[in-house]
Amino acid sequence: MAAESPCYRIGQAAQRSGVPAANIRFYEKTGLLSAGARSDNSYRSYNDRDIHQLRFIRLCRAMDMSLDEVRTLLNLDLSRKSDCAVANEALQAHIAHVQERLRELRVLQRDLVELRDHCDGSGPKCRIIEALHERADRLGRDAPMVRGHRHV
Amino acid sequence: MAAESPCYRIGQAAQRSGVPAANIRFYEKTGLLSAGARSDNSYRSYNDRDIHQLRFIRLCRAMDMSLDEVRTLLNLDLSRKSDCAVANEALQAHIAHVQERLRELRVLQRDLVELRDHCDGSGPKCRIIEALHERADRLGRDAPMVRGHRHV
DNA sequence: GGAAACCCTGAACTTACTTGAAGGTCTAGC
DNA sequence: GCTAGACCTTCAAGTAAGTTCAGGGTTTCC
Repeated sequence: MAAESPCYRIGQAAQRSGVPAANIRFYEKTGLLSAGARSDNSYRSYNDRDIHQLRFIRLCRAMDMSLDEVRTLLNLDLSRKSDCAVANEALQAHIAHVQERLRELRVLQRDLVELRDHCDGSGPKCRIIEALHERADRLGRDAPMVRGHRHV
Repeated sequence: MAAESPCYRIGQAAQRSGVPAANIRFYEKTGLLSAGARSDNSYRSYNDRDIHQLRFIRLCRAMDMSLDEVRTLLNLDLSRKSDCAVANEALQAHIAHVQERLRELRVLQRDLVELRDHCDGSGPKCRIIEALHERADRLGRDAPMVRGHRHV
């Protein structure tokens, strides 16, 4: 006797998965989630598989993957060797990306803390802003602006 | 005899500041940079002060500040105590933000590496994806989706 | 005098949502 | 039976911080 999977409305699905209702609709619209069943009143209806998939997406997002990466993972066939290789590569690329970002942030943190310790509020001018301006000047011949820097 | 500040066209300003020309126009449009002089042919014209300001913006962006934060800093008066306090607070908040993000990424990295070491490509199923799905299941009652997570 | 390299504007596209407006449905209480 | 409130629906627009494109004008160099 296989237990029937219960049905949830979008609000309940949101609660169970931890993914806000608006995001669930958004994921459906962008094809990350298949547009599934509806009940008579045209409310969306979700089952436990859907909840699982939502959690999966949430997990991947928490791991800083793009929706495109998640889409790729969701379309993989677990039992195919080639797909396993794809997963491996995706993961490896993602790790590299995270590690690069970690490196950047560590340098950044060091700089910021050093900057903070510059100013004790005593001098006639704000040493923090002064230091920033000095740094801007020293920036002269460095590598150009990095793309893909988003405010996180 | 004060040396005349030379004039640069947008491309040269881009080179000297490290900020792409398209971004310079964008900063002007959004009021981060004042819409300055134009030469006869209606080309934008920049001087050394502008280059400095562009470098300043670039530095702040590299430090992961939002354009709003940068705008705040640019509008500060170095010689006013109250403005110095503002800078201090902004910096402190920013450091906290970076440290929080560092913490998250460290956990993330640990998880990803652990995940990677899961799969040697030998089994009948991809253990990576399997592990992800297992994790999604364990996600059950955790804190909900974090907002403000951007792919960096 | 013509091609390449530069500049202009305005608008559309991007990611991953978030918010809002305008309305339909369902449940509880009176 | 009626109404208030909490749900749900759709579509549209807004967000950050750009990036890219189309369609044109300028300048420079050979």
